Amino acid sequence: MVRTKVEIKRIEDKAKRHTTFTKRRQGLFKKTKELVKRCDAEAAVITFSLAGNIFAFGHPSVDNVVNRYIAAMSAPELGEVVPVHEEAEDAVIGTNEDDETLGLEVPLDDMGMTELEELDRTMTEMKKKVVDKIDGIISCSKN
Amino acid sequence: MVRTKVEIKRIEDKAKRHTTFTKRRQGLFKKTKELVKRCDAEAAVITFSLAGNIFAFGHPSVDNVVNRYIAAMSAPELGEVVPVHEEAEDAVIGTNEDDETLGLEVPLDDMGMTELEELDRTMTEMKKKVVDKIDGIISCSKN
DNA sequence: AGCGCTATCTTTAGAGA
DNA sequence: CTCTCTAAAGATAGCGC
Repeated sequence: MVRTKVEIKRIEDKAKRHTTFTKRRQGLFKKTKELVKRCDAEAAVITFSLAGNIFAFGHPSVDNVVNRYIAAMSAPELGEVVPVHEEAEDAVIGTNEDDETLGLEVPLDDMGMTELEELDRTMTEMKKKVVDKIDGIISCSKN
Repeated sequence: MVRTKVEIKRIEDKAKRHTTFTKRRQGLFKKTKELVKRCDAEAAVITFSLAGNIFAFGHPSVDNVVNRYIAAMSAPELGEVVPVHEEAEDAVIGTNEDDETLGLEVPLDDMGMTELEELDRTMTEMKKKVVDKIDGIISCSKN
């Protein structure tokens, strides 16, 4: 957006699109860092380029935020349907933090890495189905 | 950052901090939308305010991006250690897309919502442990 | 709490190296 | 591909309402 007011629409030229993607991704990460620093919040940004490359940034870590998000999404038993809006309506999660990581003991140490990976894929698939079920309840803007 | 160049550090005043959080979160979501539109990419932003409120935005959906992220992170069997950097070095995931959602059939339909939720919590906990193991391999900037 | 304003800082498209 | 430069568009802190 400079010399001419750029339209916010898909860039057709592949090279240009990638250049813009790189620039804007860096800007997005910077903004996220500033938000985290100035507001003492937790945040994560995950991006996939069309080429399939993954870029992520998060504080305290991407995984931490993602896990917290998943926990919040998949915890309707807390008695609170969590609305997630792009425009950010107030979504109180109640006592979610306490519940996030119970001292659940699963026989994880008895498994090797191969089994872990297989289990992980199974979990990912199931998680997807669970999330799909919940998807109908919460409203989540796509654009 | 206006009249005087603002320092990017924690805002001590609670009300001010929340105001800034709201404004910058909106800006972050806008930037994400523009990135998605202009570069035809997939992206998700997840933020937690100090109060514990969750705000998320994603295209095609937050869950879609999160699941793809988890799949990429927990799929070292693809033979590629995926570096995730805040400064976004090229991280090729190989043929990841194909592997993302296999036609895995788990007995999910036989379960009720209560069981689903319990299973979900168990999965979340295990996922955390798996991710922690992988955490030592990949480098993921925290700030 | 939220919205409008706006001076001033930041981001970035486009071009060049 | 990566880097720099630059001017125009965009974001936003501090206000007032």
